[in-house]
Amino acid sequence: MTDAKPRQTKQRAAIVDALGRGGFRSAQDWHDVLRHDGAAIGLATVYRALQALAESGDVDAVVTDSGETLYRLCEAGEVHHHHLRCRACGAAEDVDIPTFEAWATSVAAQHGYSRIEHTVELTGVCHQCATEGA
Amino acid sequence: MTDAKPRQTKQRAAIVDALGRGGFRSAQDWHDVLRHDGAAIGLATVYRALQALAESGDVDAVVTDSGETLYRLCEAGEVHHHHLRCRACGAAEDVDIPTFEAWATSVAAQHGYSRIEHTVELTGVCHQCATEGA
DNA sequence: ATGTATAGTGATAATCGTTGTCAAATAGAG
DNA sequence: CTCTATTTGACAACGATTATCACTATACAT
Repeated sequence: MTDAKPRQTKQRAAIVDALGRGGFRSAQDWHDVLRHDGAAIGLATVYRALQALAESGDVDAVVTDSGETLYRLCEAGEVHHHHLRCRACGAAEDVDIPTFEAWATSVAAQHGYSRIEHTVELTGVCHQCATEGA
Repeated sequence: MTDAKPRQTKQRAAIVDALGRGGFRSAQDWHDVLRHDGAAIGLATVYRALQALAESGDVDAVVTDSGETLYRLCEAGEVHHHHLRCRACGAAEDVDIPTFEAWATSVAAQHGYSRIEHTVELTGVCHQCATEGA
């Protein structure tokens, strides 16, 4: 189990840098952002980096109803939490659910399940988008 | 808003019938099930029917991490609830989270969000699968 | 600093789930 | 039964993601 640590490359740095501006975006959107910033970077590289970062816990990844995966930088060392995302503008707030983790584990145990994982996604329309239209 | 009601066809009936045996499965899996049952039905039809049923609330649809959509028959008139699914065998239990709905609404309100929707998915490994392997 | 093994990159092809297309089949009204 | 709008189904098209593979650049030893 000698999982090699990733090398430090210009591309990785550029990606993390772009991620720094926040927000949930798809891999392809981040790629566009990087290109606009003048970075010469391949789409495949963005996918790979984002995946690696998600795996190492440095970014949050959520799957939308349409099957797209959205990524967002996750502050290092943060405790597990969930997101409240605006369906209109994509803004996202962090929220945490005090008793949820414990509840999930206990309910799962009652059903004989182990190795529990959970996904909690809240979406809505933020105040600004709500007052603007639709 | 004259949403035409769907016609009653053999295919729809066969699909609902197959759904009747329970379990979360992808559209393609349901299609396989139907073919094994001897039904001559097209894949596109299964997709369409499943989508329509999901929209009308007759089936639950969840999107997996890999972007696949899984469908399961949802008892009519049931109150909103969530699922605990086995990652190994696909079995699913219904669970409900007493205070979650209220909590979600209040947290969202605190952030100024409206028209809240939420997704809660619990996955684990059921007792049987846990003792058998992996 | 220089060489070298190796991991990273990126253009492109391949994959996979899903949706669109359109001629043929069929449910349901009259 | 007849007619017409829906539905069907084989297949093409699509979009997001992943695999391929020759090429490049990093990290480390010399």
